[in-house]
Amino acid sequence: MRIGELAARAGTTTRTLRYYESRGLLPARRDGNGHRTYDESDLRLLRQIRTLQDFGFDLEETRPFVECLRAGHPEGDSCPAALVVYRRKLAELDALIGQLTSVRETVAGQLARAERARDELAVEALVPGGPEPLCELGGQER
Amino acid sequence: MRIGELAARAGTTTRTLRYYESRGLLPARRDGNGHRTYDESDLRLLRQIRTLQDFGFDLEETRPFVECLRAGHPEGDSCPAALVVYRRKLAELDALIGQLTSVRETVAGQLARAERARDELAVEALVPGGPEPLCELGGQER
DNA sequence: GTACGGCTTGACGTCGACGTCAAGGCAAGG
DNA sequence: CCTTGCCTTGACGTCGACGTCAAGCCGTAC
Repeated sequence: MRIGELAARAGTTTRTLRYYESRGLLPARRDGNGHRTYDESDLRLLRQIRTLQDFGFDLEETRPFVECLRAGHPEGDSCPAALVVYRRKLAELDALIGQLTSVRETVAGQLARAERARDELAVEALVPGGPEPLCELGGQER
Repeated sequence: MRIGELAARAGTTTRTLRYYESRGLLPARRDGNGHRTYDESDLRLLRQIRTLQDFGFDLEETRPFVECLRAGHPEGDSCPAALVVYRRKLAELDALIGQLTSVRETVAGQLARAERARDELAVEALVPGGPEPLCELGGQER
């Protein structure tokens, strides 16, 4: 199979495959015309890469999985180096989720506070002789 | 105050301040020498920008907050446009946290499965006449 | 013959928020 | 006078994973 077909079957692009090859991740054989040639096992390697990429793994982090598959293992994650990557990524995810959750709470709190302040201003605006609004504080959306 | 002092007081760099100015976010007056000049209110604007940046807001997303402060509001988030950004960011955070959590669970499951498989292989390796390991499956860390 | 689709390599563009380097001005201190 | 330090503008570099364009080859279909 040539590069276009492999790309289509993996749901990616030829540019991506050439990029992987340039990084030494997915080398290709060549036919008489100099065209890249792939087989079904390359498709499996590529699918492994793509899956990990979708999970947010860096390209370099997929290398142990690919090498594991290429070494003959039916699963890319059965080698120690892949397990190490799994564990590290798990820790990164936990840290990131924790940070994002913390930020989420902070932003939610700020939003609530700002909305309260806005509502109080709106009430004051109803009081005759109250302070003038400093800018347009009417519309909510858009 | 000049650019170096402002940067130091905000815990950032002069390059960052020039960048913000180039984006029209934090314009500066000039003194007789052509040097940028800032005052305390600029420090407040800058702190608002930096806080939001630390929360993961894009630079452009901080603009409504800065304009709100510059319009005379004591809080940068009291204007509708800022509230809109807050709500949008909250939704983004929720979506992202959800995705990451889902990925986290998937990766954790894969790791557990791979570790089980490795342990089973290790057990088989103890059986005399068992299959040869396909690669080095001994060390766990490093 | 020629148009077309697929392939090749090479190389520049993208995005965001700056980092880093170069060349030069201006004031204070020794 | 010279160094030091802070400032100026301009411009190129960074990072990751490709996108996009250019020029050209090859085989097949019309």
